[in-house]
Amino acid sequence: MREKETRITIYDVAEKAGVSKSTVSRYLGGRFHELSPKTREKIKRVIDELQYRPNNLARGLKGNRSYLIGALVADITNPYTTAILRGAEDVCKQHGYSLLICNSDNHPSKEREYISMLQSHKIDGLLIQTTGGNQHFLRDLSENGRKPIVLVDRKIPELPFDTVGIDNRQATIQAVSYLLQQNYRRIAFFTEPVAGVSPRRERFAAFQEALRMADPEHPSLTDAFEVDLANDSQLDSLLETFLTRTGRETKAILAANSVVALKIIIKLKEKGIRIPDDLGFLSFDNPDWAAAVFSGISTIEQPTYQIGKTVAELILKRMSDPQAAIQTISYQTQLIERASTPRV
Amino acid sequence: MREKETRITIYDVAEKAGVSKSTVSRYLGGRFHELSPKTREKIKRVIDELQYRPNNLARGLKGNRSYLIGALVADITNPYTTAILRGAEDVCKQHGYSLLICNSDNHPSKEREYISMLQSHKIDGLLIQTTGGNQHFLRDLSENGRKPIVLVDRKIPELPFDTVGIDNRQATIQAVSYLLQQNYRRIAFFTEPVAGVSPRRERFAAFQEALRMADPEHPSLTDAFEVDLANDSQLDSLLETFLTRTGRETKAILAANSVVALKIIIKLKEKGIRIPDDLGFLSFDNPDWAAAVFSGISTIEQPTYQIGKTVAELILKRMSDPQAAIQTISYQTQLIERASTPRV
DNA sequence: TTGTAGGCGTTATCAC
DNA sequence: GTGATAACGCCTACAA
Repeated sequence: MREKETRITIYDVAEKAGVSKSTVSRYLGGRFHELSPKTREKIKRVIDELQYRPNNLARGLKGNRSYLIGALVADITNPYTTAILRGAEDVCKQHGYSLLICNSDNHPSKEREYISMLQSHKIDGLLIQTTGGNQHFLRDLSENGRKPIVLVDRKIPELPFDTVGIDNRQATIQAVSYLLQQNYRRIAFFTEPVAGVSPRRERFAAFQEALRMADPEHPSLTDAFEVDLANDSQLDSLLETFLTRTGRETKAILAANSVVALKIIIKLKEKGIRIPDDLGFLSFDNPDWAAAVFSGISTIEQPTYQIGKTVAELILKRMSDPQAAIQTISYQTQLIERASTPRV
Repeated sequence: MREKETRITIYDVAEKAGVSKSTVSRYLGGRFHELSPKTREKIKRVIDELQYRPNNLARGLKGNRSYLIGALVADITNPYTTAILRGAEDVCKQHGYSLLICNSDNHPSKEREYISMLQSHKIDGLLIQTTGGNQHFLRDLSENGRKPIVLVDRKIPELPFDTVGIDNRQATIQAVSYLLQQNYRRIAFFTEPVAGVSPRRERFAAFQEALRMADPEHPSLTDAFEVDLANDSQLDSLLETFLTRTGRETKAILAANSVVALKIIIKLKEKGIRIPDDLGFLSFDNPDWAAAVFSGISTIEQPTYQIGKTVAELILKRMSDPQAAIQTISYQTQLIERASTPRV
């Protein structure tokens, strides 16, 4: 017994305005110079009255475009990620696009499922922080689907895609040099499992490189740890290892991202270890809690919002010019000094 | 000189499998019992070979559905929000839906623009944490568009929509009672501007109600403050007001959400005010930094992930049964005691 | 069990 | 400047 559904179509507008669908379509397409002022005015009025909204599905079917941009990220719950999405969204909105956001959860299989789903939706472009496990599918989407793909944060050199992120090597070297310069003798690097994730790999390698630059046999060359964040006791024992191993030497921890940093900090609190009295601390990313923990945690800030904007801009640009040269944009990071890394 | 685009359609599958489009369509629709095992097998093979993905736009155009669910939130950058989205996404994915996420930024005008955009995309349902300023448009979307709308977090009693959130009155009363019981004489309540936002309004009112329950003339009845987070000096002076006004009485702050809480905490750090030595502290939400600040901040936890799941489930349910009775689901909160609220 | 013939709401290509 | 008409890819009667 449900009422009839009222869908207003271009036809309704045409009829009420006393013109043909084509004419209305011209209006919708913004081709005003092809219309007489009179009809243009009339159509405008009718659209308002009827509250008509063009159907994107129909538009997309015809033009093979959806006005949708996919955003496939590892974890929407990570503040780093949301800042990027915010930037991307603002740009997209300005250009009439919406964002289809999906979480791969760092699982290649989930990522693959979503790629497939996004393909079904005929997304016009894809922003992806990839697990690295679906190169074949991405290549296919790009080549056969002819959809612009832009990688954020994580690179895949073999793939011919625009990429936006930071210079992880440089940022890490800057971080380590800074800690060294602040006179910390031992430095531990904590990261999530490096696996195939490029920023992690690059930061890990650069950590050792920076140490070697200072001293080819630097004792902390063995102080790089990969932690599984789901495994609480592992982090505990790794931390313990570092602390006992280094005895009374001056020491600091460099966390590869803010999630790792927070886990470690909570553990330190539990253990009664104080920052910076007992231990220096520096973290990648610049989460908003950094100023609130201990007397402030020093961080390496990425221009996340800007990164998101740039990604979206690259997608849009490549949509209009598929042949444009492929580029990798690396933003500079900024070291924000707070109380966690005093000179010792 | 671009290569021809390869779009694989149902027609290609049909041809290669030696059957008609309808037959393939039946396969896609999962109506296997209408197919002979042989053709079924053949179609399956061809689909795999061709890597065929049905076009959602075409599907949607015919069936007037998009397999898209809109999520219109105030701020995707807020951890409370992302936890909810995460829950909603997981449910949606399971049922073949994707999430179109948009930020209203708490601006009714932006919200309206997005509602319109989402309508164009023919979303099959809407999850909304509303600014409260677009009742007319929402009603229209619901009535004429016949799309299920579920409100999260923020209620609008006048609108006939399912709603999911917490019992703000009860949670606030519990919070205040707890602080009173811990022997704090003065309690300040800090919230973002109440305006038309229901949880803020409810918490604000319940704060005073709880105080009155304890003492009809409780001195803190005037200690409820609305702060504009963009205005740093305002927060500063409000804080100062409270601290001087209360002199040496025992006191605590109740923050209406984690964003306000963090701002206040950073201010306190700047001022050298310690928690809990100088001041007790309790916050709504349970951000992951709560355990890392001072010796831990007590919080009122909402089951955010569960809330998100429930919202999505309600949307799906109402899609299949539009006549189902409208319900409001209020989850219970949990008070998590940490070191910031000792008995004084 | 399978095939044929529309039609969903748009845009693009012709005419007029 | 405007109006028919044919797609776009899929689904759903209705036939066979």
